[in-house]
Amino acid sequence: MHAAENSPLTRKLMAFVALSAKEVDVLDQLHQRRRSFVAGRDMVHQGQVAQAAYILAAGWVCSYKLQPDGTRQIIDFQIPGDFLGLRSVLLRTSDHSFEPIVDILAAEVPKRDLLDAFSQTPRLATAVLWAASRDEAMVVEHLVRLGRRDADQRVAHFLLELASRLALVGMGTKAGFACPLTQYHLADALGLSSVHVNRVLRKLRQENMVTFKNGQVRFINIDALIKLADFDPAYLDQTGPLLA
Amino acid sequence: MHAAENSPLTRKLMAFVALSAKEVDVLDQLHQRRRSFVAGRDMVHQGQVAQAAYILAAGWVCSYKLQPDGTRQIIDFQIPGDFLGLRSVLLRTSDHSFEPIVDILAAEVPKRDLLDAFSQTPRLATAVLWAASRDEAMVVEHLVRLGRRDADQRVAHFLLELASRLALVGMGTKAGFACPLTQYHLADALGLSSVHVNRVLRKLRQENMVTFKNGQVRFINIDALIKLADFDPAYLDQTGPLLA
DNA sequence: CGTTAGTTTGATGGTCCTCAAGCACTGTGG
DNA sequence: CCACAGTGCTTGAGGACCATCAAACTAACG
Repeated sequence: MHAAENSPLTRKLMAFVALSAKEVDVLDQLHQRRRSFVAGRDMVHQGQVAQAAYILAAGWVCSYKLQPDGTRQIIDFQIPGDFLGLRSVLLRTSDHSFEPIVDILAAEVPKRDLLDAFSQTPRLATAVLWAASRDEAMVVEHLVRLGRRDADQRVAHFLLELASRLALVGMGTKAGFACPLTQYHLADALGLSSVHVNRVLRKLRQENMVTFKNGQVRFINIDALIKLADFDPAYLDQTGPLLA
Repeated sequence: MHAAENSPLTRKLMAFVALSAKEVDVLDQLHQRRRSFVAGRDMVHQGQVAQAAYILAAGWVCSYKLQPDGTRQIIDFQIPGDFLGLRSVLLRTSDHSFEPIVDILAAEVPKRDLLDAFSQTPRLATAVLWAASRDEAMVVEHLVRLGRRDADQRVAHFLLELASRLALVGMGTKAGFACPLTQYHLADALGLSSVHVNRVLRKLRQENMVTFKNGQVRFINIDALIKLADFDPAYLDQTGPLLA
């Protein structure tokens, strides 16, 4: 019936609460204003004031902070079904930038529309706040990853997190997923040099755990990878063991 | 007139918006249920469901996550005027633990009281959300600190952030501040070994930048420290240059 | 006055960075 | 059809940074 019933955001939220037909409709309404952005050109700059959020419909985005010395730290990646700039709408100006990794498609959601939707259907508000809270838990886990894990574990843990997130929107399985990231992206996210990321990937490949090639991540021995990374998906708050 | 007019939280929020007498009163009401906790014993455990938040009145707390291998990563420190578990009340269960660093005094704020206060005075809600948003910006900056700075810069940047935060509640100046943290705390927060933290502190002392001794941080040459750390306090969203 | 928590220093080695160079693939223009 | 430039991947060599292990020292406290 609705094409948007299969929208990534709907899929994701449905994994958390069973939305009624009306709630799904309201969610569909939010997807009206389609916009596209080209890869590589920032959508939002550090310090910019935002009066709208976006729901990512297709493609990948990363949010990052630039350092005075020119290096950058990627805070998080957004995949289909994720919000962009939700916090800067609900709260205040964003202090980091958003860059599309590939050409993307996103629905622009004006602040007012979002708040209207929330007041119409409180359960939807709860679901969206759940998603925001989950995003924050991911940032915290990322912080732990940088502070307390070595390079092998960081890469392994990161790939497993991505797989879990993608599984939730039907874009990944325990066998693998399509991944448009370069090794530079991994390096900037994981606090490593791209040279070292390359070596880690080689090692994981040689040990028959996972391959990262031609935009495709394939898990060969996911249990070994989970063990190596000490990966516990509890923080993702996904009820079903999506990769099991 | 009110003792609580000088409460750290009130001071902090007043730096963001000028609260009316009525709003300050409502804020005071939230400070009713005083509770104390002893140093070292967790207030909240990972995964615990919280039906109340706390406003820290005196003392320091840290929030952390334990790893399966026994190491821990400190996510953030809370100082007087900070909320504890605000998100787990507004959203869902907390996925990290809170440990008082010294004996502390905190006001318990039941979920209902908080929401009532918000509906009575929307400006107060805005102010509290500002504080929550600022906390999140600090976590993001912490992530950048771990991902893209070396040990010297991490320590320097961390001490400068603390000084700025403390200045906002009248507990620090550009000359220094009282600091109950051990070098182990710094190590667990900054992703370093305590041995190396010690060496970094020695270096910063020998270079006449800052001393960390007997629970007291003293800035000798704060400009050199700021330069070393590339410290830009914009993310703290404090209008006045509090350390200038 | 022994115990404990925290600090300090030395020695050694592993992890990961930096510099450097080469390779593979893709798209572009002559 | 072929240079070519651009982007991303790959590998080697050398060294900086920081962890780990070990031990001594200080201060506080019962």
